[in-house]
Amino acid sequence: MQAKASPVKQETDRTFTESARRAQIVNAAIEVIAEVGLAKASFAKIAKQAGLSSTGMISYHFQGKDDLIQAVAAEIMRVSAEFVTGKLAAESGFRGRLRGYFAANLALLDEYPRHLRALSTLVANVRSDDPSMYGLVDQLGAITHAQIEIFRAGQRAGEFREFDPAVMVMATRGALDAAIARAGADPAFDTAACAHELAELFDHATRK
Amino acid sequence: MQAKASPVKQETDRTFTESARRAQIVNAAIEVIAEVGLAKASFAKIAKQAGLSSTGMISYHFQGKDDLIQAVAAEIMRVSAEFVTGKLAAESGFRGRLRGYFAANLALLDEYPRHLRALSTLVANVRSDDPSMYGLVDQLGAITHAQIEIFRAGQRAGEFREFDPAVMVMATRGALDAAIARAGADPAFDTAACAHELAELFDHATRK
Amino acid sequence: MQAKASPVKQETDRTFTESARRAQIVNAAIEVIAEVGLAKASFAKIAKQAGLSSTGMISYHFQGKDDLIQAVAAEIMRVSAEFVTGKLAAESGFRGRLRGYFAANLALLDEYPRHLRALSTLVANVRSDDPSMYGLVDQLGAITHAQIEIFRAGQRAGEFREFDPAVMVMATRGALDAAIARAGADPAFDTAACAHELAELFDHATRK
Amino acid sequence: MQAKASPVKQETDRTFTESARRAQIVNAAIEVIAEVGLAKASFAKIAKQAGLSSTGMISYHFQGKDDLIQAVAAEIMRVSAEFVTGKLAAESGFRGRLRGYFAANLALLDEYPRHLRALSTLVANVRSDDPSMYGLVDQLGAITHAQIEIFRAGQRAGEFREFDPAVMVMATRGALDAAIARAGADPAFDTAACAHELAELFDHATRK
DNA sequence: GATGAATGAGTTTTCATTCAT
DNA sequence: GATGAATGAAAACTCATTCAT
Repeated sequence: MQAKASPVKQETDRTFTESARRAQIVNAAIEVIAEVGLAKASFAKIAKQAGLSSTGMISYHFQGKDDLIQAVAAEIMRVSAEFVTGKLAAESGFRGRLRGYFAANLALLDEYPRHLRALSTLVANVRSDDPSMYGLVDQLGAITHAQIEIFRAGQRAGEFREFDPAVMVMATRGALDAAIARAGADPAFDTAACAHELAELFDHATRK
Repeated sequence: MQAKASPVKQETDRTFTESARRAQIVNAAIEVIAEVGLAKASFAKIAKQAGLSSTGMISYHFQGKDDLIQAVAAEIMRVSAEFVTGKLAAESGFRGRLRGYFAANLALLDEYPRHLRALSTLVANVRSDDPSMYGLVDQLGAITHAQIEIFRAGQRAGEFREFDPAVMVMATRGALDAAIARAGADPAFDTAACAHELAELFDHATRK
Repeated sequence: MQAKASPVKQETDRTFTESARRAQIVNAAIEVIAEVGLAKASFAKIAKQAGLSSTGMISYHFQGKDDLIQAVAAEIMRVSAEFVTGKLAAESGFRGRLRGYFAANLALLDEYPRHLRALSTLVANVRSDDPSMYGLVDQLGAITHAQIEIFRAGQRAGEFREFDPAVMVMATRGALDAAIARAGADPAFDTAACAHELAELFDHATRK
Repeated sequence: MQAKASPVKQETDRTFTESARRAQIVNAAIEVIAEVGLAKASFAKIAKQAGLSSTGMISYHFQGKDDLIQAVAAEIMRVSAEFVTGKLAAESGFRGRLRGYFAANLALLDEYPRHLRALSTLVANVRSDDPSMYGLVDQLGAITHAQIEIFRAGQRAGEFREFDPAVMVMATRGALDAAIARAGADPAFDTAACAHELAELFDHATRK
């Protein structure tokens, strides 16, 4: 339970006062995880990617591997939220927002393909008994919950047919994750076309 | 069929002469990967799960970790194909087959939750430069291709509206993967209800 | 909390079914601790002393450094108890036993100088919040308690004057520890003479 | 006396121009060594105890870890000598001085328990080939020698019986070290009572 | 076939120390 | 003087793999 060796002293500050080095390491970790997967993402590879001469630097800035992974997850969520929120602001109406959701997320995939690949890799390795991922799990859970509420509101507003909103959210999330995987494997993947197709798909799936 | 199972690692023999030991190790590996993820699935944990006293036995039966993972993937695909094929045989009509597809896969999830969780974990860790996963990738690619052709045929037959079949397959696959993840995290997850909801969802999404 | 990787499976067996390798490592550790102190007794030095090619072997046989240190303490206590018990058996009468105590312990020092030096080093580094040393602390506590009872019995029998037996035991133990330190620093230290002098000293200190 | 404290590491300056920072670090090191032992007393822990934000400050003020340990030993000896000398000044007669010796040292233990615990820890880790400890060893050797001479003088004066003064000094030192260890482990340890008991013990042990 | 000890490369982590600011 | 980031060596530990029995 000892205090951490990290130069950032206050838990609450962590996300805000990220030193340049910390950010650099986190971004290197994102690249490496996206490229080789979580199992083979060693400190050695991350240090090399970050241009650091030793892995000790990583241990200096992070309490351990879990802490780094946590920071990676937080950074990806931060970047994603910022990007998607900006894109979605303009949309109005439930069906319009649904279409915009896919447009925003596939634009995000276009902009940050390795961030999303790294996130998928992390999520696929999350296990319920892994305390370092509670933050990510909670965050994703909150997003899911908010989306369920939006579908519910759309149903009450008469824009959507009756369906289980939880399953619908699950399906939209799954479709996006599958797109992320496809984009990682196929460099020719057309995100814009995919966005349009998914929007059509779920428009048909939800409308009355 | 040969008279006795041989641990000699000849590619051609492998699929046919699986010794009981090999199968035992593969099943232990499936359990462990499902439980702790790929990154933490060490030979030590797998040997323990298999009730083996040393990891040497694993190295004896498999050329290396990649070989074991490959065998794990093959076994999961074998079990899944067998299960789903049996369930799907009875269905007729394109829309009926689509509904049956979800019923079959969620029944599979009910029966083999850890197999599917392990498979998801593997797929999420596959990287394009990983030769040991080519088999799995090819197999999944073939399934995807077949499903695309079915959607295409359904469109030609006038049962489905016009959409990009590749994206539709991707979305169905993604929805199932999301269901697998949910089932792993939430023991109360209702597979039958989910199957029905997904069938409705994609019926709406594909019909004219 | 996971089960240990050590080849010895049962906690209770540990002290009895020590593999030859375990014993070899423990004895190497005793030598190294006696020679360089606890702070500088690294796995590398211990492996070298034991003639092992890597430190991995130590990790294979012991759960960690604490476990090794614990085994070291247990082995020294075992050897010491066996030696001293044998020597003390013949003595009779409280004052005779007291004299015999010093004779036995200094003969022990003659026979196992590095064992005792290592033990002193360990005891000096024991801290109350160090769970791996509870065993040693308890064992030493039990010995102390038994010795206190003997002094008390000697007082009741009229062989000893009135004094605080706890302090007397502490003083005898301290004198022996000081002798151990002297012997480590001074190769010419005469254990037999010291035994006689200490016997005289405490005979005068305790008699009526 | 120089005008300003200089961190330049000249042997001759060191003892005279201790900067406040140096003293602060030395005292923090004493606390840490007493609390966690020498093996686990890292610069990081010492810096934290001293309220310093980095370990760099320690390296700046001391040539290395050995230098710091040396300074720790010197400081403890300085404090102890000052305290004990003051207490012993009043005593007269050999037997009285012997009693006073225990009173003084247990009063010292009462006043500076962590200093003495740290010293015991250091002494127990001293090895003959450790040049940085020569100073401490020599100092302790001088004290021992002086005490031997006092016992010898007491014997010549007819106040003490015949015994080996070297062993007697060793026994008194050992008894005190054992008391220091007890005090560290048992907060309820009664130093005054112990002082009286040890005085009685060694009075009986030495008188004619 | 089976065992478990042994190996050595590789992993995370900690350490004392240095250096630019 | 003081800071804290950086370094690189060394530490403990884990891993897949090999080998004699």
